[in-house]
Amino acid sequence: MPELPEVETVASALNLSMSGHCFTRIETFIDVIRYPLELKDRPELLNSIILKVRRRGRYIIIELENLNAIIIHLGMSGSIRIVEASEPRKKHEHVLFHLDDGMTMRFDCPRRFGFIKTCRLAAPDAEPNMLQELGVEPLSDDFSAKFLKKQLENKTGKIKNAIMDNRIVVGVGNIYAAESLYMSGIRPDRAAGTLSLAECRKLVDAVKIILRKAIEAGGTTVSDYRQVDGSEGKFVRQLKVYGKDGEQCPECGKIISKSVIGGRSSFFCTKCQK
DNA sequence: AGAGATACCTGGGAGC
DNA sequence: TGCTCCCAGGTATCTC
Repeated sequence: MPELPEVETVASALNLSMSGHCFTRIETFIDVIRYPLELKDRPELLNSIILKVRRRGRYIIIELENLNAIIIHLGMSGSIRIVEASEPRKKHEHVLFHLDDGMTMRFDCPRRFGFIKTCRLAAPDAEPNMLQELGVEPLSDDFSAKFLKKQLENKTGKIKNAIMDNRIVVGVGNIYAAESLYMSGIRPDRAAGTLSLAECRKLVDAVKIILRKAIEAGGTTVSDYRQVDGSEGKFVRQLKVYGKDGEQCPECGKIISKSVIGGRSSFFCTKCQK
């Protein structure tokens, strides 16, 4: 399932293969994914050079020279492939973006949790309006212990929900939240406001370490996620607690617990995490 | 206002 | 084997 490392992997691969090219035709095979697709009769999206493909949070931004942008979210099961136009369309490839070099960028989304939107950019490299509410990038210096402590002040909600809240910090999903909290020794159900500055530092460091490792491994393939070349992400082998309920904690041997927090399964060690 | 619950969707796995 | 049921996930929207 695509979290930040997966989206990073996909966006940089798309940037490499599509920059300098342009879309010549967009074919849609469905009208609504999560939201209605707004890609029909949009000549402004065609024949304008693709300046770059970048990532913000879990959003992929395809920036065109004419300052139009296509924003793609992979949802939980979305993937993007670049293949020759002649290749037969797969069942869930809902949108085909034809490129001027005979290739197609294909948006595959079996569970239809993903979406594609378009917008105008105020300037090259500008933040799209719809993404301005997003929090800081976890791998940037903006995501610091001091920053996190400030954000968590007086919060009574659970810390796991807080670090998955993309208005605070983007790109930390259920898997990496579980792993980061385990690494930093903090229970996912702790009230966010009770974390000390030292604990915030441990958590911030853990998030950065986990995300960097996951990017190196090409993401985490639990079920659907694939890299642009179709291969699996290898971070799944490094998971310590996610999906490991009933197994022993790799540190202390205690059985890993599972509970539902914020409507999502959460995994933690009651001995190592306080 | 802040926090929690829920809808959205479908493939895959578990259980019978 | 084949059926049904439940679960996974991020985001928007609703309710309390």
